[in-house]
Amino acid sequence: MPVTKEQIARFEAACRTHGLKITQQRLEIYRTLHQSTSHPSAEALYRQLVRLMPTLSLDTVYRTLATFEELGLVKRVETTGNQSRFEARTEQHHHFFCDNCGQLLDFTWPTFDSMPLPDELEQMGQIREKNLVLHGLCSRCLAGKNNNKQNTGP
Amino acid sequence: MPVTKEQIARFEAACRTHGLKITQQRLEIYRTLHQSTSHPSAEALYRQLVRLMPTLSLDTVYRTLATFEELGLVKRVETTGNQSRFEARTEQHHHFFCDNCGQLLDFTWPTFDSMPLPDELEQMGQIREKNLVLHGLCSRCLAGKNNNKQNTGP
DNA sequence: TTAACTGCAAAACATTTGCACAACC
DNA sequence: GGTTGTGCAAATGTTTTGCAGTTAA
Repeated sequence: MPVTKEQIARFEAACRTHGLKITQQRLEIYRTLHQSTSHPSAEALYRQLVRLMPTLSLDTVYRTLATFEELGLVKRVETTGNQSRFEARTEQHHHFFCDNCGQLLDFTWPTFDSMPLPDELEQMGQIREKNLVLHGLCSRCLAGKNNNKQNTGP
Repeated sequence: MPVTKEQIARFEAACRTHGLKITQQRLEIYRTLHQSTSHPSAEALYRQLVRLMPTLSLDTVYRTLATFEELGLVKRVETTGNQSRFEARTEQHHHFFCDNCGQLLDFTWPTFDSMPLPDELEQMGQIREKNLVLHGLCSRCLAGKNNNKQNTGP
């Protein structure tokens, strides 16, 4: 997914609004995450980025992702693993997690998104977001092409 | 939620089937998690259990939870946090996560459970499980009673 | 110029593992 | 009695933080 001018503009606007400097590191981290469809971990993102920016450090990636998360530019994905994974996609969507290879796939389900929630939830609090996480085996693992290689991004 | 004889029997049967010994530690960890509604982390479970069993160690809790997870006696909950949280409830249900206090609440939604998934997913793989995770503010935090106390169990 | 940001190194936190003794069957 | 499990301690993996030099505004 290429990054559009609009998305870069949105990123720059978000930085300016919050008094953040637009640094090379921030720009590249945002751009790379936006182009990725693999929901990479901070580590995976770092491995990819350090090839372009050899002086980049892993803790800058962590710090930057945390900052972006606060601004709402980036989201942390719901997982059962012990490494956080991130995405920059902002349209409403859901995830399918392959229990064999660890791959995360996006899908949309507008019918579900517009369904009213059960009444039981009214008493529980105020809902802001609903995320669906499916578990199973991706088609590649079903075909036996992956030997349990855990995958948290490039 | 009290633990029924049936659940203990199920636990013992699962152990025997897999050639696992029924130790005090395993029994108490299972019993305590089953009684809990807070989806505790390994650490939180340990803090609670060590009061009853002063010689218990944290790594036994981790090892035991991992074993139980393999047997399907216990599930790891989908979260965005970096600490795993567990539950022993086996009926189909979903979670509401309070972004302020970190509390996890269960709810059921049979209408959703029985909904067919979108066709788009057929090509993606084989689905085994669907978990819904809602985010928002619980009623207690809405009422301003919690000052951002992060809560991962007793 | 100046406040914010980065990289480094070290710390903090979460989880896993090797080993010797203890507990279950 | 023999195997499996536990506790201890140390290792590993992930994320955070203090600080001093660097960079964007």
